[in-house]
Amino acid sequence: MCNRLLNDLIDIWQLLGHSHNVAWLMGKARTHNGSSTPTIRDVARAAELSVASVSRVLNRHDNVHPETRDKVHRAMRDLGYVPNAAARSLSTAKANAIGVVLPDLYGEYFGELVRGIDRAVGKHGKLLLLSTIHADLALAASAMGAMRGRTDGLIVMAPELSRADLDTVIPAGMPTVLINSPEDAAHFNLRVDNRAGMMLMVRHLLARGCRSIIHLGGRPENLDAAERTEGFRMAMADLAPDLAADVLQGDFSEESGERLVQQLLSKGSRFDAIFAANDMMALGAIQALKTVGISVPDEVAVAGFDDIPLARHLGLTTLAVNIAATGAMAVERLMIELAGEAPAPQLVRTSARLVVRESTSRR
Amino acid sequence: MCNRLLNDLIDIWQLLGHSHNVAWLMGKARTHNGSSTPTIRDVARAAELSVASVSRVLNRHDNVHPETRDKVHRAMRDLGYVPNAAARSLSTAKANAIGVVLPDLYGEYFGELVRGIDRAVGKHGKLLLLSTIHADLALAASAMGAMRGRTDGLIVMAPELSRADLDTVIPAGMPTVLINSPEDAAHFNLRVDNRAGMMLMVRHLLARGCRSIIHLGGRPENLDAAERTEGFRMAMADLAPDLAADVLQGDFSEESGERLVQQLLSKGSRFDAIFAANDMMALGAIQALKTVGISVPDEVAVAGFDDIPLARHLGLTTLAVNIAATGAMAVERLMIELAGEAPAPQLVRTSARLVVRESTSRR
DNA sequence: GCCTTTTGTGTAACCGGTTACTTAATGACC
DNA sequence: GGTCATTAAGTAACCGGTTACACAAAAGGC
Repeated sequence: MCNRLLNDLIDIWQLLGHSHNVAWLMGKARTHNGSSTPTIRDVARAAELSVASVSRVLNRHDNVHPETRDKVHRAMRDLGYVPNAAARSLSTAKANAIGVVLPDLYGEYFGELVRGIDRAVGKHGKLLLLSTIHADLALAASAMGAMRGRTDGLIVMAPELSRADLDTVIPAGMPTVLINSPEDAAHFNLRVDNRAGMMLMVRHLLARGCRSIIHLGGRPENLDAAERTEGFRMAMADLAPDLAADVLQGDFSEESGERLVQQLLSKGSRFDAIFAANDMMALGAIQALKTVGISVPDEVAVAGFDDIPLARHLGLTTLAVNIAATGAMAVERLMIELAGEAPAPQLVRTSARLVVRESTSRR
Repeated sequence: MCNRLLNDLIDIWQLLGHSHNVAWLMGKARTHNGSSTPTIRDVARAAELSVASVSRVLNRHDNVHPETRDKVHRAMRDLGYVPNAAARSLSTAKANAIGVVLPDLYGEYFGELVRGIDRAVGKHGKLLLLSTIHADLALAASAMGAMRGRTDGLIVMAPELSRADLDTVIPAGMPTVLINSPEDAAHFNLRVDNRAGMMLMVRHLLARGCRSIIHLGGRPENLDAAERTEGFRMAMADLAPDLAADVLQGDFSEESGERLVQQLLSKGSRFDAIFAANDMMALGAIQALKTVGISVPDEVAVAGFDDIPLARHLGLTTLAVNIAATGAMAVERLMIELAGEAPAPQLVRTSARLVVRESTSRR
């Protein structure tokens, strides 16, 4: 009846050309009938209470009469009311979600990291906003900008951005934790201790008797790739200064590992170990060796970096990073910052553990 | 100067005890100075324009004078302005993000699905809100409720929820696409054609000469697991009615596959093929067989389902589902629904492709 | 019984954008 | 020169919550 009245009024005004009033009234009419999703005001009306009381029930304030609480609950159930998160975020300036920005990662790394972050975020009762960036600065900026208002904090993994770019791209005042990104005085940064890891593996390969080790590196723009290559050179210089430290450049993809080894073989190079900068390239290398009938590990030892799930199944010797745990750790640190207890930002290195499997076992 | 005035006023009012006015004024003062993140009104003030003009520039309307546009851009840059997504969502009723709700999946399935969805969502310039559920109905409801106002649509994968529960849990009026979930008249549903897949594999195993095939099933509450087990029984009844169709129940985990085969072996059962309901269990089975020195495929053929990346590396015969593509397809369908062109909801079955590898190659 | 707390509820001003409608200014045309 | 169309910019009312403050009623203290 109320709506009928309103609609008549709308018709009249429409005839008179008062389109502004019409739009306004139609908005009112809409919230009155059930066609649109109900708002807190609809609940208040149904429960014959004010919006303040409904809001207090929603937020579990304790100064609400039990009877009132029941009335509100009944009204919410009847209307199928679900609060609007955008409105809530706007008025409280809290989004109850955290944003994750990372590159479209190779292989299983992506899934493992997202899984680790997601679990930790869920444990804190928050949602996860995911955005992948593709090495484009402008896109990275817009991705992080899009998080403004929807997230309370950010976890950023940008191994291919420069330190300066990172600074311009992270919105000012947004609590942010970095993973495997350039060092930055303003933010906590979680990095793998690549150099120490490389040292461990080189020592292992030398101990196993390898004399000509070839390192398959990632693209030098990638921070971890660069550190690993440098770590390889340092380790070789330290532990076996008389041996050559050969480095070839790939791009972390399985295909590049396979291609590089094929090239080596076709050139007739001699080598007894391949140490790739990540597991995917190591798997590619094994593939190439197997194809031409070279035995791993008897003729050539192969090692990787990361310890993705595949590595265990394929018996690949590698450096274990525990990717999921890294993600979870970043979340925990971010939560601390959000709680206001902000210890000085710092660079934390997580150590890589040497995992010896068949691909480098002694003959 | 303006702020100085305001602050004096605040002091006076504070003395007088008008705390309400003080709070209000302090809010005003805050937006005037640079301590807080700038709003559109700050930009308007800096550019000496109205908020409407700033908004028009932001949204690339064409009825803005070029000079005005420049002034706004300059002011935004100077202030480091980033629009607040919550406010924008609230007033436009568009969130420019889509929500994904899925269980904490086994193995690589999770990562692949998220990757596929994320890529497709990014292609449409939207963000991805991720929430994992853990078979708890109330939590599932709250997870989906939390999406209200933050997302324009939902992609839900709930293979362990009943049809009725699903209906109560999906917020009314929210465009939703289902993946591997119970059938539901109201929503588009993307499912794997499990039965046809099982038929393909059983035919392959029989053709290879297997005579006693054992199926390792998942938990029957899981929709796909149930269909696969049923499909196995049907295929066996169809293609080899004289042979036994043995079924053991696992839970999709690698460990359960290993355990089931160990039990079989310790009981002294005879069999020449293991057909697991997913790849992870198949890998567990291979592990168990290898440990006791049974050759795969010479003595026992092993097959799985899903074709996770691991399967290719380990030479596991399986049924390829293309998980990432499924996720992308769900996104595309959701986009169509969001564009308003809403074809009738329907159940679409994606077929599984038989991929024969070493684990079932002829001896 | 009167005054002071306590408790519960309502009112209305925010949060930071968008946009319908209005108005001012400029140009076009007779 | 006056009228009408066009363009550019401004005003203010929304979106749907939260919450400070006001206020009424009930409870407690003397």
